[in-house]
Amino acid sequence: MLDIKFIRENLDVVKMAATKKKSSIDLDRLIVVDDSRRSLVSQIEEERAKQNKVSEQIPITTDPVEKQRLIGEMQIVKAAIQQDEDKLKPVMEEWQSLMLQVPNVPDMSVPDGDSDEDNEEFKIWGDQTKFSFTAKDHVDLMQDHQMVDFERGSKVHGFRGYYLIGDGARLSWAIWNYANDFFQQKGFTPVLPPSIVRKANLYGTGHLPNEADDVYRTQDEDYLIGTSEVSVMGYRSDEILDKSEFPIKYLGFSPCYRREAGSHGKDTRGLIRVHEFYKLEQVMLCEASHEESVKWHEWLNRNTEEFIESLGIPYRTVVNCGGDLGQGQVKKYDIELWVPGEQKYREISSASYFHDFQTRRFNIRYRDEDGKIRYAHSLNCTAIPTPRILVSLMENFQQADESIVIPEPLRSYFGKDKIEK
RNA sequence: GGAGAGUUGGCAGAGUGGUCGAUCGCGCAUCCUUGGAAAGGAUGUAUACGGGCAACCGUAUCGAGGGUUCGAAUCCCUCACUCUCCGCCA
Repeated sequence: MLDIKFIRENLDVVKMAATKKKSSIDLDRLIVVDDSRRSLVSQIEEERAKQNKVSEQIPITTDPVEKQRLIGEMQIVKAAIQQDEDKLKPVMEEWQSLMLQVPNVPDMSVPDGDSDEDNEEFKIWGDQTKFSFTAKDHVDLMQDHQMVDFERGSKVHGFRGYYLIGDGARLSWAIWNYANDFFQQKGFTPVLPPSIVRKANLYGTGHLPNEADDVYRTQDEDYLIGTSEVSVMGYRSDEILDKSEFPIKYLGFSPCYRREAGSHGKDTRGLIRVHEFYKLEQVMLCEASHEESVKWHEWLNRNTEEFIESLGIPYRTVVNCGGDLGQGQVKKYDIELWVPGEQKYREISSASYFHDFQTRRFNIRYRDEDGKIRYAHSLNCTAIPTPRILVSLMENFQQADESIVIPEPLRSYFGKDKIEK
């Protein structure tokens, strides 16, 4: 959510932002609606002022005739207020619905572009893995080692269903435990948040209203989170934080549910795209300063890069183009891991910052050094998603003898050096 | 799922139709007192929006939304949440 005052004063900037993000919002319409909102509100306020003033007179008026006259007069004012409020109601509805669609302004450094194909690579780490034998993809590898069961997965769940079994399940636990330790050493507080949440939280993060098709809804009108960012951000909603708490670092861990509406034909094989997965997520709140946001954004992304480097998986980092940014995001980096079976880098992590876009919706504030109440800034970045990480892990570390070498830092968590038949 | 009690400012807690943005206390800030501190005393201390150079003025806000009334923290309705008891349950 942007401040309407900011939108009015920087209309050109917001229009450019909408263009860059490929948003179809009609900002001129918003200004027209806001004009009528303002004039109706000030009209109602004037009438209320009159009403309040006379209402003070009524109880101290002793003359019953005069008293009755004042009451009669106020009945007319009341009717006028009622009429104006009826006019205001549809205006407010349109105003709110438009305001919820206004995108945050992307940073100057965000490149133009329509989709993830226009993201700009700015870092490559490690060499693309070469094999002296015929390499397999993760589906074959994991099935060979009885680590995954897609047939029974779709029997029970349906399309995109899967079971992780045996070493598949053990390796997942090893990754969670290692990542949990790794990121806690960076100063994060671990959080197990709710994964069923009220609608307001998805509006808070900016997943609603624009991504409604991609979230699961329950018969009680609650929603399943697609990332723990949603419920971890909601954790401190409506609070006035103490500045001394900053920067607040939470490491959320939760199941993540995504309908993947609109991508039915994509990535139908394997563990790249599933409806249900698990993710450790870095979530931060810091003071309302662009410099702080930028600093922590780089830091969050670097944390995940370091984690990937510790596993020894080749990756690249891209800066996302305008068309690939979420509504509230100012800037985003994606980390993509090398997937030999596809001869492509595939996204494993997203690091974003939002300025006060989310905190305004969540009403997360703090008192600054002057005692002024301000909205905090928020950021988040994937720590590690499973099972998607298994795709690169299995494919990059497969050996000629069909075994899979386990990266060194995972071995003590996993209990073995390699996966063999 | 059933029954009951609640939700008021940073915290605690009064207030059952007008003089209530809201008693008192704690906390916090400033000042007095002191060699300095404690104790004690005085004063001040919500947020948003609109107007004004400003002092300040207006409007709204007592869980949320609606209603009754000239006027609602207070009465009525709906919803959410918290607590207690019963039922069910991993």
